[in-house]
Amino acid sequence: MPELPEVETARKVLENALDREISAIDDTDHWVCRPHPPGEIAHALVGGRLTAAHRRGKTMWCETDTGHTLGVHLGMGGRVVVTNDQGERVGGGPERPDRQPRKPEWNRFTMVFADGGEFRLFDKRRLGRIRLDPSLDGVGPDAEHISPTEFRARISRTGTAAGGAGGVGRRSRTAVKARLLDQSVLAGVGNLLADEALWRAKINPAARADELDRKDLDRLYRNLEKSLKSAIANGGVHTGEVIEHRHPGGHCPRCGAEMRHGTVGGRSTWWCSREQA
DNA sequence: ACTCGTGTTAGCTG
DNA sequence: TCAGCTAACACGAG
Repeated sequence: MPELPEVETARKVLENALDREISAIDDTDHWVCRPHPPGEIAHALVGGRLTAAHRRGKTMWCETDTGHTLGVHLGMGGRVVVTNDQGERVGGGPERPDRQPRKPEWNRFTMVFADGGEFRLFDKRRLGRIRLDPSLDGVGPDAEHISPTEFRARISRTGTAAGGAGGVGRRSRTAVKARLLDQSVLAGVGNLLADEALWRAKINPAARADELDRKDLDRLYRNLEKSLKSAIANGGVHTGEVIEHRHPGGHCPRCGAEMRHGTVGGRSTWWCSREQA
């Protein structure tokens, strides 16, 4: 589930874990906690406190008073749960009835607080990640806060060795959707959000990034921001206007033409056969 | 039984 | 050296 809007929700949940003494940590899931051997994260953080919860794109990290930071990534389906001293969930609103149950065996990381509450990462597929002192070098500017000028530059131009991810190098011949999905170009856009923004902007996902003109790029920017705001306000990217039509036999909710399906940038992609031809 | 997937990344290729 | 693609990761859902 998680793209930028869902991760922002998770970050707010994580704020309920701040300023509480850490009394124990279960970091024994070697896959989710890689490359740290079991006990390493616990050794670094037990006795300290989390002091702030940050997010850039889909990457979250907590500051602590131990000299370390704690990186939290939800992967494809991770969920953050924080409980109070009564064991009750805090933050994140009421449980959604349609949501999958959180089986205990999907709990991949547990931080126990001295007050009896916990912070846990649930992730059935184990594609999420908990990491000590993560580097943010490969993470581009947050999609929600990037300026239109920087957006145009980074989508249509590659980076250089010195410049990092994008915006200052050669024209990028790759598909515009692949640029949107590249977290070093722009952080936070996932597969569904990319399809939604491109559909709203009426741009073919496979169009070469460097062949979009300024008008196209500005329209894409505006529609990406609208898609993001709408997803944050409505509770997730799955609430996008075109998302429910991403299936065989689906039709464009604007013009009624058939939706087409293919692979762009290595990901399953749906677009309107008429408006995004 | 078999394929796919709302994400990331190591490793390969040109 | 670097942009860009693919497989791998793990496991439930269709």
